[in-house]
Amino acid sequence: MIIRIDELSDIPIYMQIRNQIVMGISDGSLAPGEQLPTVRALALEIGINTMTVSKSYQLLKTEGYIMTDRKNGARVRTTIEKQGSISESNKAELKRIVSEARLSGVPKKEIIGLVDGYYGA
Amino acid sequence: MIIRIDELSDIPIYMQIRNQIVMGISDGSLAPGEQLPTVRALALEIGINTMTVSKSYQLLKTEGYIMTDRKNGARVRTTIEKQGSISESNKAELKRIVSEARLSGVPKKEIIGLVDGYYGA
DNA sequence: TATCTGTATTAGATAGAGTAATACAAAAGA
DNA sequence: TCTTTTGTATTACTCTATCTAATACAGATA
Repeated sequence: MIIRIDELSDIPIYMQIRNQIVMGISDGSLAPGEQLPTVRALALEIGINTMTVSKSYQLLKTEGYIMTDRKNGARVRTTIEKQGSISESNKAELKRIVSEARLSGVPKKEIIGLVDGYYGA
Repeated sequence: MIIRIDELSDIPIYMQIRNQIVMGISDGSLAPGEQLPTVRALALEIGINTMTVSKSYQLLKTEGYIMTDRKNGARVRTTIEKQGSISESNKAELKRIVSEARLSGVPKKEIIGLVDGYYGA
């Protein structure tokens, strides 16, 4: 899986990495149990510091998306805990996005179409 | 319209103000042409610096949501330019949110239901 | 033994956010 | 004319988050 960093984005690098891995797990680019690149390999590939990647992995570990240990490196968890609900902050973000889209004249159907595509089958 | 600031949020105050005004315009809490509180009044009410509110208004003005002048203060624009499309950053955010919701076991219908509610009639 | 893994530590640089104290131009009202 | 109110500009300062850098460590592997 290829991680791409947007230097101009105001989203922190460690967060961009985290987000892309989460989305990769969701859309199947990263299979359950699949091994992630080592912190050093990914840091070298992207051209950033090792600790920045480590921070991403720690976050993903805390959130229950991956497992890390000194033996196997980092891997996607085979079973991810399902909260069953959307976080309040994500609801607020969703509302903001929908509001902006609506004011921009984007039809409701178009937004729902995007959600449908991102969610998948 | 009441602006509420979450001190614990990692979203900057000026951005929280901006977001709530945008959402207020979208859901009708703020009518076209309606006058917004003055920067000093809002700053006093929230308990923050005047320039922070001014920064929010400048951003909203740049984005075409409101108009400001020394005569009338700040007002919601009567006609907001419609881009007709969703920004790339909002698409990325939407994908992240949908991915997280999906991995949390949230049904697609539930997300669409939220979008439907936020968008309104 | 040498090499790989994630991680901890300490330090420093940089940028963004927010505050504070003033000040200004323009318009409105007394 | 004088005062008030409007948004805004300026300058300086503090605080925090992010990222980098250079090491080092424990544990596992070949």
